[in-house]
Formats: sequence, structure tokens, C-alpha cells
Amino acid sequence: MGVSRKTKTVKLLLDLFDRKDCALSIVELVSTFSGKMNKSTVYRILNRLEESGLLHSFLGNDGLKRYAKGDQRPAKSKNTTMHPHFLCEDCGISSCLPLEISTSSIPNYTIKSSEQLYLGQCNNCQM
Amino acid sequence: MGVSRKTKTVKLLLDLFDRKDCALSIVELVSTFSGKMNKSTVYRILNRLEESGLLHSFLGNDGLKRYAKGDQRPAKSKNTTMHPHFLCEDCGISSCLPLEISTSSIPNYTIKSSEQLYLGQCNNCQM
DNA sequence: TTCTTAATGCAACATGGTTGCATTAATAAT
DNA sequence: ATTATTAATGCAACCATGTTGCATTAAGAA
Ligand SMILES: [Mn+2]
Ligand SMILES: [Mn+2]
Ligand SMILES: [Zn+2]
Ligand SMILES: [Zn+2]
Repeated sequence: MGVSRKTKTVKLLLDLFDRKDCALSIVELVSTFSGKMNKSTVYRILNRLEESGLLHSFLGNDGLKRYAKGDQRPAKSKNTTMHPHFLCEDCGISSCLPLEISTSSIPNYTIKSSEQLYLGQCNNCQM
Repeated sequence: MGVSRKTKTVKLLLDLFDRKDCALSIVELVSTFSGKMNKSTVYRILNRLEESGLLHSFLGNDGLKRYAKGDQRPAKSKNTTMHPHFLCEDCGISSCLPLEISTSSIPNYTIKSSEQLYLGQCNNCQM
């Protein structure tokens, strides 16, 4: 598991995430790199990068998986802690929110983790 | 938009939601009613019931849409307010959580709503 | 340079969800 | 009760995201 070879395709993806600071959906990535690498390759690299802890992922309310920089694996979180994500309803841009997730406790339930997505308008799209 | 005719199939779905108190994924529902109604019919009825405010929906972290009783449409919320949802990692059961969502404000972002999914163990699956 | 095997490309598949259209049936009108 | 209107259904074909098996390629160790 994890990334063990720095192939051209892996570098392409890592470079992009270096430049871009927002979260990127797989669909965007597959489209961005169409011609440069195969769809399955994108999926597989993203999997490995997440296992390695270089990226983490979350689901938008459109059901699309998005990836962003940083580790979010349980119990190993050094770079990044659990945090909510934001999705702009106007332009679709998405990003990590620098907030702690406060896991409230609920009777009869054991809560292990939580996924939080905030929806609204980003900096550019306001008013 | 909304439900305007109480067809046999609509009654079947409403009856089920009357009996069951938890949230149900479309996949479950399509499977439950296979033989009784068509896949597209299930999707279309659920859409209409949500527009009517009889049901509301959310996405599991598996990307599957789930439906539960009650209205969650913005600005019209009488029955139900915005609330988080729970998904048992062991048995897959899912339900609404009776909690208010506190929309924290974040600089540079206008937050309109939020989707919160709590993951863990349900009553039955604990220890 | 050679060898090992992780990683890729490709095509075929799986699953969730949507759509166009002919037909059926709930309800309104007579 | 009968007829007319049209919402709702079934079906088949489609679309999108995501996965998989397998032959081939290319990192990087030896
Ligand atoms: Mn994040
Ligand atoms: Mn709910
Ligand atoms: Zn925006
Ligand atoms: Zn359970």
C-alpha cells in the first residue's frame, strides 16, 4: 500500500496539488489529465496518495469524491486534524476549513467520526 | 412538482416509511420493491415526496442517497429542522439525529447550510 | 546493464441514477 | 356511472462514476 515509485504520472498529480490549494474532484482530475494518463491510473494514484497520507478525501453533496492535501487518517493525524469542508454553491470551488470538529456525544450511539460539509458562497462569489 | 395522485406505488412507499423509523437508501428501496414497482418509479416518487416535504434526504459516506421522514426544505421547515445524520459502520443502519446544527461562521465564507454525517456504532452494535 | 515487480493502459465491467416515450390509471368533469 | 384529462408508470436505452483483469511498461534495486 502507499506510493513506492515516483512515476511521471504520480509527479503530475503531486505537482498539481502543490500549485492548487483547493480540493479537486476526481472528475476534474481525470479530465485535466486526459491524454496524459488513463482514468484508472488517476483513481489508483489518488488511492495510493491517500493511503500514504499525502492526500485526504471527502464527498461533496453531489456525491463526487474530492481530494486535498494533507493527512486525515485516524490516529496518525500529524499534518491535519479532522476538519469540515466547504463547497461553493455558485462556482463549485471546494476547500478545507481550518476548524476543529467537535464530536458531540449522543445517547445510545457511539460516535467514531464525522463528515461535515458546509455549503454557501466562497470569497469570489459573495453578493 | 410534488405528489398529486395517491397511486398504489406511492402508498407502498409511504406505508413503509410509516412503519420504519430509520433512513432508507434508494438501493434498499429499489430492492425491497422489485417486482412491485420499477426502479425509475422509486426514484421519481422519492423525488416528489421530497419536493412535497414528506421526506428529506442525505448522502451516506458511501455516496448512496438515503431518505427519511420529515421536511428539511429551507425556510419552510416546520416538521423538522436541519439536523445531522448517523450511519452505523457495523450494520449500516441510518437515522436522523435529534440535534440542532450550529452553523459556525467562517471569515471569507458565506455559509448557507451544512451536511453532517456521524459515523460509529448504533444501539444494537455497541461493544 | 540486467532483473524484479510496481505501476500503467486498455477494455470490459459494475452500479447508481436519468430520460424519452408509449401505456395505464387516478381523478376531475360531465 | 361514463368519459375525458393528464399525472404517473414501465420499460429499455442511456449516462456517469468507479472498478477490475491482464498484458505491457518502466522505476529503481541489484
Ligand atoms: Mn480537508
Ligand atoms: Mn434526517
Ligand atoms: Zn465560489
Ligand atoms: Zn448498527
